[in-house]
Amino acid sequence: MKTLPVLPTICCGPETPPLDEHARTELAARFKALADPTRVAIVNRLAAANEVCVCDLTGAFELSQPTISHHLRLLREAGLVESSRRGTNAYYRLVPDAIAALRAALG
Amino acid sequence: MKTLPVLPTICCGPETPPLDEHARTELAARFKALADPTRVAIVNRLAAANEVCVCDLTGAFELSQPTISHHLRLLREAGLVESSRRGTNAYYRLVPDAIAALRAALG
DNA sequence: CGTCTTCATTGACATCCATCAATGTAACAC
DNA sequence: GTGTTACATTGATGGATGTCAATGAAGACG
Repeated sequence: MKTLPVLPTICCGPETPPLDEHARTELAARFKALADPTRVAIVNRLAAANEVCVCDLTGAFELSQPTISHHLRLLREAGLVESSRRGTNAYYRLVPDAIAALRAALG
Repeated sequence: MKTLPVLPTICCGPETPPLDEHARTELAARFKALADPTRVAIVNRLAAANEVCVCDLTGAFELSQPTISHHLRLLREAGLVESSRRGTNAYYRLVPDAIAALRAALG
């Protein structure tokens, strides 16, 4: 996976062209996935147990089930989590590389 | 500065109370500051040179001067950057601790 | 078959956000 | 003083976002 560093940059001076369009958009999209308190908390839960059933999440937050599902979708589309179904349940887990890539981008 | 870790969590199981309300909100607010391509690029520029004049930024992006000023304000309010004026110019620089705190929250 | 249960999707609504044009402010130059 | 330059702020607008109620889809269990 590409790293897209923010801190160690191409470098310097008023003449430097701004960060590649695609790189900015990519990074911003991933940060946007974490730009909501509920999604931060969901990622937190997923980090605590390496697999969490949606039913546990809907129980843990005072939000409707569709809202939780909506946030999970955003996290999934951002590539930060992945899911699999077993029976009628859906289980979500973090994508460690995606988190690591974000951390790398911050330095 | 408090660290607000996301990955190394309070820990575990469906019984675990969700992340402290204040902690989620705080973290989400900071990630939101990076949830826009222009702001990612601005932070990138600031990381490349440890002080950048606003005039250089307005020149580097194809956006109006008020829009750049708006983004700088958001970054400033999030505590990610700080500014000082010398003469008629304003110079912005990163707040390294704030960036480090975000990185820490990701692991 | 039918009925739950679990999750996803849709539709609607209120709020927030990125953007720009216009205006304001403050410092320099003359 | 006048004028100019560099940023900030305001106001307006189109688009995105978080939320829920209602509905849909797919398994499990009789």
